Amino acid sequence: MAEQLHATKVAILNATERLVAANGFEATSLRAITSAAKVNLAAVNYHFATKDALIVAMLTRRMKPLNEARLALLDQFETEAGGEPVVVEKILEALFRPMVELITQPSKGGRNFLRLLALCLAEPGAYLKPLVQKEFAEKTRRFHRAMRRSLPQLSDVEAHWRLHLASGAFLHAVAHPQVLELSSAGRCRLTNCEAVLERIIDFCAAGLRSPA
Amino acid sequence: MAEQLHATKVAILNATERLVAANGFEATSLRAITSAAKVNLAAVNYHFATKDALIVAMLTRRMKPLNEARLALLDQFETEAGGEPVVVEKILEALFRPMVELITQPSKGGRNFLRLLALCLAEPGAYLKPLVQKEFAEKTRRFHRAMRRSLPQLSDVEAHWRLHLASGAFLHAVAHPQVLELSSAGRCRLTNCEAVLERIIDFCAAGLRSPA
DNA sequence: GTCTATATGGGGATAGAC
DNA sequence: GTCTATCCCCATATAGAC
Repeated sequence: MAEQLHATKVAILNATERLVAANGFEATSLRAITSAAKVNLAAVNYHFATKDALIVAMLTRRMKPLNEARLALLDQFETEAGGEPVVVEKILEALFRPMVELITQPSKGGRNFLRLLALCLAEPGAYLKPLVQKEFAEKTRRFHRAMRRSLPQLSDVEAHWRLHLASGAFLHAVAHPQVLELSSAGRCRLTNCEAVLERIIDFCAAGLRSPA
Repeated sequence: MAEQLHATKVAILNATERLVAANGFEATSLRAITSAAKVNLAAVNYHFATKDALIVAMLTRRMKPLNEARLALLDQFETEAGGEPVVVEKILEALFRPMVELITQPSKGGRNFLRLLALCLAEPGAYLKPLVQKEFAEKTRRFHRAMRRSLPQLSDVEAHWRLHLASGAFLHAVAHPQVLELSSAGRCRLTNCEAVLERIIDFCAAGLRSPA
């Protein structure tokens, strides 16, 4: 962490995050990044060695705290529940709220990171796999276990599927609001985040509870 | 359509579809495409003028028949229902089944097209907007109307949101099965498409019916 | 650590023969 | 319609002065 205090590195990471979210991985050149960050072109290779390493650094910078926040929230809800299972709405809240809160905090990348996550999933490059395995393993395990305690009628496989479907509904909704805005002719917007979060949680909780 | 019978054009489109789904838009060079299609490099510019126009042609080739199939299925279900509203499970089936059937038909691009759709949504390039507006407008309108007839308690805005959430759950599940496969340690696979379709429809139908 | 200058390669697009 | 050869640009990465 200490090394990240270097102003040049932070400026590069911020510019990368903004530009890649806006234009995609390949379409974003190091020249565009260094120009936007007002640093020298060679600084990228000095601090991050290669473009790919820069991308990975940019992603992990946000991903680690995000997953820590999710797990902390789940811990809190589990403590509050005593020994009882946590209700599914709370499990979903622990999963989704830390991501929604990114939207309202430009200092943490705002909604850029949500776009980047969707891009990582869709883009077949090699960025995703190592990151998912390293950063998401613990998260997946913990939430899956909480789900099975809360909905014991679900099989192991069924619980995995439904968690995946809920994640998809959420990510699609928050990462691609412009699609909804277009198809609803502007009537649906991602402005009131708290209301949207509640709406998504209601939808997913009903799906998770659906009889098998 | 008649012009698409040219063997060269078809070979280029097929190779483009496969390679772009595997590597992304920018990462796929015209040289890689023409080499895989076993045609000359200049043939791309002769038949499609530019790389961007080639990408658009590749996407619309699949998108038009897909949306026609969805609307035809919805028509069929509406006819079968007489004047009554179509149940939500049937509406979702009309929306999802034509896409799932792509997976089992390599001649129609197999699961490549699903990956491309997810890529179009995530990639901030200019490919998406014109396509969504032109090809998806009629589809969105028709399915939204069917939904509101089937679930009259939903407001106009709520119906748009839930349709969007259902689409997200579906697309995430079928376009990124490898994520689920990883996080479930191989226990969840996208092999039995019929079972998966039913599972997704059950999840989404419960979400759509959830009380507001 | 930061800069300038440059090496090296690959990209899309085109000209013009056949 | 198809091919070869080539133009021209922009990318990443590095060498080496400061």
